[in-house]
Amino acid sequence: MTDAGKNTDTNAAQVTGKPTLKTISKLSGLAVPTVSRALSDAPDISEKTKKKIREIAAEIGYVPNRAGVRLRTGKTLVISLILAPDSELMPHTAQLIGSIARALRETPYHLNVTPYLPDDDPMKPIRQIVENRLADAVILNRTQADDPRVAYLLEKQFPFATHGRTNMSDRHAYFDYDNAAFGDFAVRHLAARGRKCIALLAPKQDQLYATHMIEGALAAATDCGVSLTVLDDVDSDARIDEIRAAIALRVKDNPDVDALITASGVAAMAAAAGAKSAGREVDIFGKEATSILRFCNPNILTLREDAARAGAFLAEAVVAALNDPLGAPKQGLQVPSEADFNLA
Amino acid sequence: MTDAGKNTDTNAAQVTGKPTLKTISKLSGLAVPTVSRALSDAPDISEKTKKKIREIAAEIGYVPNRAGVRLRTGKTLVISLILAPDSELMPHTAQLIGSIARALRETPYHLNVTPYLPDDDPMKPIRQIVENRLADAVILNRTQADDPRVAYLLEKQFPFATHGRTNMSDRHAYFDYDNAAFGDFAVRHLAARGRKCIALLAPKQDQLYATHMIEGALAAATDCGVSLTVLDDVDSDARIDEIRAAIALRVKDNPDVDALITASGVAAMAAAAGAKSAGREVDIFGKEATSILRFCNPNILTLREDAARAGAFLAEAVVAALNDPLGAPKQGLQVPSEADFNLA
DNA sequence: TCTAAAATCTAAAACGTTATAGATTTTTCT
DNA sequence: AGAAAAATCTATAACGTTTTAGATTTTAGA
Repeated sequence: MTDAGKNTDTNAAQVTGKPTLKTISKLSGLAVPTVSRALSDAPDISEKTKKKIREIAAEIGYVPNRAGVRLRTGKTLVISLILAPDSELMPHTAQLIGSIARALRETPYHLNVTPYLPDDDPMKPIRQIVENRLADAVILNRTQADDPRVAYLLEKQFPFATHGRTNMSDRHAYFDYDNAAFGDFAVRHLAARGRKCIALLAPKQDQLYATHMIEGALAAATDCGVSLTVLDDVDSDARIDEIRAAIALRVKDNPDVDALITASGVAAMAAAAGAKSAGREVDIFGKEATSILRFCNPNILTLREDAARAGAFLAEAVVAALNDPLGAPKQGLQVPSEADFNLA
Repeated sequence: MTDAGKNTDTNAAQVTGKPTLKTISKLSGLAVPTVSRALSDAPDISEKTKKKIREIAAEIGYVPNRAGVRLRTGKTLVISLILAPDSELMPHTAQLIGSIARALRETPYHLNVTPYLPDDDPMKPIRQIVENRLADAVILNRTQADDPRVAYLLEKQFPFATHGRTNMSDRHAYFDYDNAAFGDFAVRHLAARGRKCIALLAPKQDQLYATHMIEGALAAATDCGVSLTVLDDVDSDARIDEIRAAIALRVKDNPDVDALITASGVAAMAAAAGAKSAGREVDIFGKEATSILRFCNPNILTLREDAARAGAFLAEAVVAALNDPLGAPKQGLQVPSEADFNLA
């Protein structure tokens, strides 16, 4: 084997600084492109060479320079999570962040969090990312049925995944909680506890998750022979005190109501306080990300929504979309299980 | 002015794709480096030229390609927030994330969140970032008095800022809550309510924030003529149920205790539940990031800790450190005010 | 054994930016 | 007016990577 040492004069000379392809090139006596192609497992490099180069790379701890890759390929190796404005739902969001970043550890991608102000145009960060190529893909956090961001991303053919379904769900990757199953579960459980007149708290805005929840709850109510009222004029994004006041009013208006179902832990807290301030004794059934709320108000029945699972799934889905842009988008649903249930 | 049109043949031809320095060069008839230097306000470019180039840049919406900058300068334009393992303190963390990212909007930097698993070596993400230059600076979230990460960053001379002081605080940028003032405030308020025997819940580990809290509380207790016991054997990072059980025990052991001070909202919840389960009626004074905890347990006295302010400060501090590596590190303290106080 | 094909490698160029040194023009001074 | 100094601009190179086309070597075919 006399193919070594014909590159530069001072062969395998100074190996200072961060190792690059050039470093490996000198060390191996092979040209830089050869090294590059070997490391990316190209078909026109012999197995012997590949092995040798991989060994050297491992030994000197070579890691590709992201700027170089990015400049050449246009890929940023960044996935951006677009955050809805701060809210009391943040524990949920925090779980999401952690689990996405964790899942991306196994991939070449990094997580980049892009929040936007409540008074900002929700489209702004998205447009910035797409136009200036700040990321290779995005993950949207709280999508609406008819989300303009989703429409934009679909039009631009920019890879993305959403947390929550939309009207365009068949065309994009998503992970969603099975709110129909949640509604079903909650109603059946409350009925089994002897409740007869259940109210369901739905947001004023036309949200898909609410539609699903109502769907499941209604079917179960019919099946169990209990009554179900949908209270659909409470702004669930309002401050917690306002939600409480609104609920106190609704409960007063509906004297027969003996149980309340809410979609979020915050709403559940507000509902409990609202019912109490109305002097009524009703069961509350809510959904929560952490167990704090239930800890501080043990009278609330809860199903735990595992945001960590959502994050892991979304990370995988978005990476899959990047690896195979033409493949079918990954779609997942978290079905509530008995194990997630916290008995009052 | 005949200095235009002497560059390439088809002057100002196709302006397709993302605009680059080359685009502006063609449009202006000036060389690429001239354009670059003009935009960075170099002294050897005439005002007239600068104006012209700036106008063209604005018109075609030029934004520098990050990969190019990064490759050339070695700057990543990324600031990384290292996240402590998920915990029930996450609402606080979430506020931090949002406010940092928001503050960085005004700068060329972007926020990048790097969490690490509970079973991970806390040094790992830091080392990765420093060695592979994944960011230009980092922000550490929950520093300990003798934090090895801080020591490492100081040694490597890598720019950073911390949320919480350390033993090396004089040498780095930080933002901290004034826990001495918090201890003082809490004791005085409880004393004014007629409490005589106050217990302070401190973590088992040697944490600076606890030291400060105890300091402030002790001085105030002496001043007010009330007694203060430090319960320093509760693991404040434990699960909330364990904290509750531990507190129930401590309260039983100290029958005179009529008030409890805790550092976090979670601990306050646990303390309230623990005291209740011990059949005791004590005032609880805690600190919290959101208002949820106090909402669901109105019997807890709280001071609001504004993580948003911390985030904004840390972002500024770290950018200042990047702009002037030799300048004095920015250091800030949030002093609790009456406005942050939630009356029970 | 000679040629064609296959296998394996390399040279050159490019992505967009900025630092360095040098070139050109304009101004200033005597 | 001529030379020196200052002001303003440009050419070249480099950061680290990958793609393209072409060069070289090896193998296969007859």
